[in-house]
Amino acid sequence: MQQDYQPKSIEAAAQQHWEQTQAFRARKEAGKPKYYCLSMFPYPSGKLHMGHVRNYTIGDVLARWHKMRGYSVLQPMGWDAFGLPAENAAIQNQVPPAKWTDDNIAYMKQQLKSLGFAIDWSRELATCKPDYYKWNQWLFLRMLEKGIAYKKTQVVNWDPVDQTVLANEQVIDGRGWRTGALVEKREIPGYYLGITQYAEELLADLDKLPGWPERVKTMQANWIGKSHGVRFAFKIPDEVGTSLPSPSGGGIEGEGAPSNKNLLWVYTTRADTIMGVTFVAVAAEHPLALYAAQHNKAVAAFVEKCKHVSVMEADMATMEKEGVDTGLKVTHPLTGEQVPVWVGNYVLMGYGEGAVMAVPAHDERDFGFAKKYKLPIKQVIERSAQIGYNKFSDEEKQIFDKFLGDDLTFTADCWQEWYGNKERVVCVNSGKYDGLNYEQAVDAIAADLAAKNLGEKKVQWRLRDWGVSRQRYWGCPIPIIHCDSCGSVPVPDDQLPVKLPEDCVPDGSGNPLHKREDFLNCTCPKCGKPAKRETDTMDTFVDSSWYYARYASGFKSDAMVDEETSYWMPVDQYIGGIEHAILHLLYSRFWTKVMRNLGLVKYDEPFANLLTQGMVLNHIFSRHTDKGGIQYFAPDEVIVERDDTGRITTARAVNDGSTVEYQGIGTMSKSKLNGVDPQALIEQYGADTARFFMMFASPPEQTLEWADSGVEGSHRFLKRVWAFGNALSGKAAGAMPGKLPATLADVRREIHLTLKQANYDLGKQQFNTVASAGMKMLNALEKTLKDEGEGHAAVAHEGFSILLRLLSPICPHITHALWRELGYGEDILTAAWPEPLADALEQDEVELVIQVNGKLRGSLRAPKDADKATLEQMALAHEAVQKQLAGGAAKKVVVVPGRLINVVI
RNA sequence: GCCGGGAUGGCGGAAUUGGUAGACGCGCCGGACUCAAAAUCCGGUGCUGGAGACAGUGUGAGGGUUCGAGUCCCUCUCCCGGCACCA
Repeated sequence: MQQDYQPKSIEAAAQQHWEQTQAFRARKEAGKPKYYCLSMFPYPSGKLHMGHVRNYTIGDVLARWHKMRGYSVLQPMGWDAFGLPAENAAIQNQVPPAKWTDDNIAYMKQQLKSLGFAIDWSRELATCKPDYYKWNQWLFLRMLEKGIAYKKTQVVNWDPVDQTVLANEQVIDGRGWRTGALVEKREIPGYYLGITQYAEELLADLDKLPGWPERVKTMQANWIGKSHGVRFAFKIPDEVGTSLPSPSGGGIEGEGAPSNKNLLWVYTTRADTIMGVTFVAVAAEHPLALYAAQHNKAVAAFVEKCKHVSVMEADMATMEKEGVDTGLKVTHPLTGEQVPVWVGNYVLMGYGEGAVMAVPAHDERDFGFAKKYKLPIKQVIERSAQIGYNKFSDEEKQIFDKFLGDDLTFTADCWQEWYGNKERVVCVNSGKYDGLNYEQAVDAIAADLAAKNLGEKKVQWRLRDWGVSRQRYWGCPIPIIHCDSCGSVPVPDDQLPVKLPEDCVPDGSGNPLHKREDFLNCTCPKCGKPAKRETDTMDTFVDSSWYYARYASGFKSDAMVDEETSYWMPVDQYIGGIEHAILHLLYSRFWTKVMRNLGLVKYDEPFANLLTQGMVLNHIFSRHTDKGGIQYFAPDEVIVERDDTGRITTARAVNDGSTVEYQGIGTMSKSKLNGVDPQALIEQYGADTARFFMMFASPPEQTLEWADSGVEGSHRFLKRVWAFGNALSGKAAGAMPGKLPATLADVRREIHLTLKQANYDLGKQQFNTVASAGMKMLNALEKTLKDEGEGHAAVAHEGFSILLRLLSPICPHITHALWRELGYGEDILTAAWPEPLADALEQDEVELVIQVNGKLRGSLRAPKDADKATLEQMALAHEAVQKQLAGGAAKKVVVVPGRLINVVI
């Protein structure tokens, strides 16, 4: 046995053992429950980062823990291998993306292996391989047949840096999710997947996911965005209606044109205010706006302006509300009044009908607009009974009754009162609807509209269909052939996969597939004439929408998934970053439901439990440069000075001693130079230390603050574990005596008590306290080696074997080695998970806390089975209680057996 | 604005779900070993007062329930995350 702890050789030996025994091959095992543990697969960017290490360690702890508890475990790994970084790297280094990707995979795989993860590598997959993406294409064709996939030309989000279209989900604050570039709008044809057809189910089934974090479910629910309202129409004069142009483009993934040209459809959630409509506002892209633009120069100019100004989604929210009168009038469906139509820059073409009814008295935006353009304002609801209207000043009341002058102000509080309380308002000035509350008014109004065939209640969704066409090379080809005579023709199944040429070297000027004649040219499957292939590739989120099901199946070449999938799926525990709360997780849920409806799988939801791990943070140091820029310093390039309390006060650069500002902590990032390379960590301390620190520093869902001293502390602990094993290895355990000396009984009790708590914490997935339980056990165990009492070796061996097993999911290598060295068994993986023993927990005397009026005043030891009356007497006799009583009597005594006695005086 | 989650020593974080607040670790202080340093080991460490036993005080702020509140209820402040001209 090694004298000192040398992780390198220990870890290599353990990993070799696992490889030889094929320890992590997932198999159906009769009589065992299954456990499918999955971490989000990485993009092969080059090397692992700390986020990966944290993610996969969490997964590995769960997988190993379940394995030892008798589960049949599947923990696979693969590569999300299509995507833009490969193309960018290709442009920079003049290598084909395929080569770059394969090299990265090879390196990162070796890194993962060196961390000792219990992965079944026989199920490894990479999404850029034809045997995988063939099934993307195959399912896409099925969706095409079912009308779930379809083609349309629309205004889309365009990322000018990546030169591709982005789906709505992939635009964050008006910027591309990957590049951070400001997104532009472009009108481009592309393929869409009808995720909106599944909106209702995607929302409802969130309730079937009790194992998901609440916030992820809320984010998805918000994104799907269900709202209840009324869709209704204003009549457009016949001469206008018949000459309306078809909508060009429309909004992003919008719902297209109104069905009847003589009707102007709008959607509202506040139908109770319909009698207060004083104008209608339409989006600049709305057919009515385009029609008006043909006849009115001012409208034309405004429409043109909107096209160019509203490029950035981020600015939309803060933009000044502007508009222009079209001069057109439409007829109110209930009052028959003529209502002016305005074009408003605040109306979104992509949501609802691209047109809204405007009720300035009860909507803040409409109010601002009406005030600006001096449009009439008509009050039609009142906060119920006396508390509403009368609360406002005379000046404020005027607002609802007449035209507004510029001098009038309207306070924000006022809006709160009126707009925020739709449940507590009643209709006024609304004819037959007067006195009805919100619900009654909506029902009555919807019924009246329906009777005239001019409207009905409608559920509206925020979710849009998923645009999957990407104008990029390194992705899964969309299996379509364009024929001059037949149009867009699906590639027949027997011609799948449409293979992506792997030897292209992109030069940065568009999609290199356009120059690949051998890829482009083909024959039309319908008529046999020469035709061209589609060069767009699929969004890479398609690739990751079903990989978990492929892992779980037998990798058949003639089927997307097979029978085995039903055995392993759904994933019992999915682990990944919160950044995928909407994108990947929503797409995967949708894809699963499509596969289910096609009869491919039987489950409704792919991920039964979800753990979103926190990010890894580190200190940030920077200083302003002379030129006004910011220069960052890596944490190991600065020397930190602290005050008496340990707070960082100043920092100096190592190289020249100049002052550097401490910016606090933030996520590890390349630009801020505060990343820590896992490889360096593994080389210096070993994988077990890295794993232990990751688990110990913070609970999995929380952010983890990097601390070199913490890593050293973890390493110190493992060295102590090794040293203890060393000291114990020569000692025979001997039999456990029936009756241990008190000090040893206490140690043994502490071990089992700690184990009990640790097992509870594992169930909560709170691994930081499991790691600390290991430390506690060692602290207790170290006492046994100084104790010569009868049975001290027995207690030490029993305790150490518990400690090793408890720690093995976190530090599999050192525990593997010690388990063998001490002769506890051949393989710790096959050892039974430790459970606390009742006889170890038992004690003759218990310590009870004594409180007076809830304040701690002392403690006493009492026989474990002492009854309440005895305990009460003992407490009252206690000197601390006597002192507090000062001769008086206790009012009441509360006895909590096994815990405390509270004397009330 | 709406939704979700937080706030505990110098720091990361515990608290058996209403029962000894601060486990475990880091840092710091003291000691042992050493010519010395590192490493290692031992002891101490919420704050205030006291040499000390001990006393007071203490989980963002204020109130409430309770024998007893970090934990439950009400009001408020601040922080983090998501969504947002969605009609």
